[in-house]
Amino acid sequence: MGRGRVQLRRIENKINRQVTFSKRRSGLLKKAHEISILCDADVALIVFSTKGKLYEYSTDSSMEQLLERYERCSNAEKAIIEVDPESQESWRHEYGRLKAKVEYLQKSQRHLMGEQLDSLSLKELQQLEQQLETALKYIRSRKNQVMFDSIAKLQQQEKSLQDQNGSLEKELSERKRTLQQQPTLNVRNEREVERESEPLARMGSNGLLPWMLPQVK
Amino acid sequence: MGRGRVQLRRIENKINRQVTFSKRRSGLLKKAHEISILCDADVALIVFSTKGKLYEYSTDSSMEQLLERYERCSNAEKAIIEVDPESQESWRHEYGRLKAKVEYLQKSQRHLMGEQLDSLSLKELQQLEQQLETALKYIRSRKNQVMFDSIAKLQQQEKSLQDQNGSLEKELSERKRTLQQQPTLNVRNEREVERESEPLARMGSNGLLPWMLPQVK
DNA sequence: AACTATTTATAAGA
DNA sequence: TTCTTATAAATAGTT
Repeated sequence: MGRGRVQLRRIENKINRQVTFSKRRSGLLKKAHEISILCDADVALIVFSTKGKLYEYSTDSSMEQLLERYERCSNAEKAIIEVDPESQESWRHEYGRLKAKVEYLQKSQRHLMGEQLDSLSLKELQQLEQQLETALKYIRSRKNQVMFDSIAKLQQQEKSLQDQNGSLEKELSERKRTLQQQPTLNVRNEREVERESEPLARMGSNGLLPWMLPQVK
Repeated sequence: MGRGRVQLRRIENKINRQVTFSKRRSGLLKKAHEISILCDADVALIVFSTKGKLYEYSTDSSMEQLLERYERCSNAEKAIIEVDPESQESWRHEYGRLKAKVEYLQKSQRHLMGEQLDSLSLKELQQLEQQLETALKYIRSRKNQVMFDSIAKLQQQEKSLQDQNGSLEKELSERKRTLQQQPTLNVRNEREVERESEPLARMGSNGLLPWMLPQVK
């Protein structure tokens, strides 16, 4: 990535090596951060320059936690040795780290809620604003979807009820016609029919039962 | 680096996140190796995927040595963890409490950043939106204040520099007149004056420094 | 897993 | 060191 192709071998010129180190170091840290955010991964990166200067990156600034996790994952021997562990010392250590994490999270949460902004630079404020705008976009989008889903579901219910209503009405008029054709037949039959259709009368003219309607206070 | 610009935020789509992780992980490991060779640096890189799978790189595959070196370099903090000896039970309890707190904070932070909204109800989404709008209001207000302060300060500086410039010009023309009267006198004085007024010339005519302006590509 | 259109990173130059 | 620029690399979205 640059004007010339690059051979994978130690850069002999000292100045050049130093400059390249500086550039690539920041690139590497940036990429470590990016994969950590984008892919929700935990990353620990440690770099020592030739002269021994230390540069580091770690997700959520919890380097110690990550290194310990690494130890646990990488060699089974250590895990076995740690069968005895959880000495009080170890717990205190863990505790201190967790506490630091809580503080970090609380601080960044405050910022996200627009509090304690005094310590932020203009650039940081700008980034924060950008982040919240993006978050709002997602939240509104999700909100809309929830509402649309809700509406669609209700409409479906309405349609199903209307259908049901239609078939009931049809059945009802069917029976009425039958009654008109045999007017002197047993009267009790008529009463029975009326009784049977009673529940229908209680239903609103729109085909909805009372509990289906919005409760208005 | 790709067909679309990418926002620095967690990739919501699981498949996508997985694929991106795989691609970026190999890129990151490659770059760690490159800087290690090219610049003769010692690098340790540890990556845990969301699911907890471990990937690592280290110069000369001497991860343990590097981590030890890191511990030696970075622990000035460790001495501070000397507190009162409560019972181990008590520590365990405290620890659990803190851990729960961390989880809660992480979850609510995700929501504030517009992530993992699936679990929220319509009402909760509404509240969240409201909260972020309020936060944005505060942030923008603070941002404006910072910018105004900065501008005011710069205008003051500009004025002071202009005054200085004015008196220098006055002195200059004074000397020129003197030179005309004695034409063979030393020329260096004029150059010195020019050098002193250079900083003013670098500032934009609007009183703003380059980094204050929007970055346009 | 391969393919590109694009975006990024960065080597060299100023 | 920093900025700019030409070019190599990385990679997001697609197939």
